[in-house]
Amino acid sequence: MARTQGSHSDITGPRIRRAALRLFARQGFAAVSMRQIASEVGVQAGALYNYIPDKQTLLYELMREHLEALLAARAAATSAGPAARLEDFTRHHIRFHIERPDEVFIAYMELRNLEPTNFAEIERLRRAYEDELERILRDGVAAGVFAVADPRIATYALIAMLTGVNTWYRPGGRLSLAEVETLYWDMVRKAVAV
Amino acid sequence: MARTQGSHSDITGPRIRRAALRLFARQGFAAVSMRQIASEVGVQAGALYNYIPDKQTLLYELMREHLEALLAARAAATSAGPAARLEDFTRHHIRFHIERPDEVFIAYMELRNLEPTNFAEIERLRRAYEDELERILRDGVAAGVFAVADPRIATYALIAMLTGVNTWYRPGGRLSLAEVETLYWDMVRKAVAV
DNA sequence: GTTTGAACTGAACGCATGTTCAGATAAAAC
DNA sequence: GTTTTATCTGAACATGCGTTCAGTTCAAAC
Repeated sequence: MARTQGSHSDITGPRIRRAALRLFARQGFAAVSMRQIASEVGVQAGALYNYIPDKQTLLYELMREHLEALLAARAAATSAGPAARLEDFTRHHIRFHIERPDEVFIAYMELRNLEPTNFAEIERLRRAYEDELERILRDGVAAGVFAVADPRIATYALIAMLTGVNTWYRPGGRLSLAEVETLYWDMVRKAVAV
Repeated sequence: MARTQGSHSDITGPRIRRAALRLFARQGFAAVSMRQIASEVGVQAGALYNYIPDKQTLLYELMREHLEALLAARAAATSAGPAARLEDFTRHHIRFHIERPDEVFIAYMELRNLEPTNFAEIERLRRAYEDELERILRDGVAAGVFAVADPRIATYALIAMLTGVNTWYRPGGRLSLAEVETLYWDMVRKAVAV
């Protein structure tokens, strides 16, 4: 065996998740077969079941890992005032999402393929992320530096706007990532300005 | 036979498209079977092929009809100045999309299930819609009433923000459609303000 | 009352699906 | 050198897929 404690290879598991991620993003969860994933990894389909209980759980784990990484990265933020926190949130959101196009695509498009229990957990994580932006907006309104009529709706609006970058941005295009960040921050800043 | 000229029932064709629309939106194109659609309509699967050439074309037609309706509705706009045109675009976009949640969902999520020729045509229609907003922004910048650093990026950003309404809005919720329109118009207006 | 033809059924086609599992393999453990 | 066990194969299972088509039905046309 490979190790004295635990089970399964430390390498094959991540290789399966990476292959599944790529294929789910390109073809959609329902259109990808276990045999396709196995072929990408270089094994027969049956071997996948040494690492995952079933296809549905594989999808769920990919989504959960993505959202937990997103929340963990935010927990490291240290900016002080509402304006600085909002700029930090904006730039970080764009950078984090641009670096993980496949994860983002799956996390938005394959929600309907989750069974209710898994769906509820993914929604909980997403709501926690939204709550952080709403907190920033409310603090800014209370401090008199933002004018936002409905912080919850503004949260939805801003996150949708920022995540939209993923639909058109391509590395090596007309704009650098830093330029994109600045363009979006400019719009965010003005949209919530007093 | 049903009629002296033409072919096929005038009723069954739309019924098939309506059933397919509902099912594609709820389960995804790949996860819906022709037998499921047929069952919804009340016929056997084979009968569908009197009305559509294949499953792929059914999807394409649904998308094309949706985008052509979107463009046709915009062609009726008559506002004068850039600010009035932008408000009109904003309110109309929200209203049109909220009224057609299934069509919008499909048109955004199932692009990868189109074969290249069909995909190109759908992209062409979407680009035409985006071009109208970009035209408004450019005219506003030229007239000195908008401050937009990059009109193309701002177009993507605003459309993503507005379309995002569909992910959270539910009829009978906390806000009326008119209130939602006004909240979003407020953010759009400020985001492009000088 | 016969002809016509659109509309539909029901079975069939070959192929793919997620998942299971007995058995083979090979490397680590002792 | 034997035992242990993580890992994988390859076949099988029942089920479902999109699509085709010969044959049936039945209302309109003449």
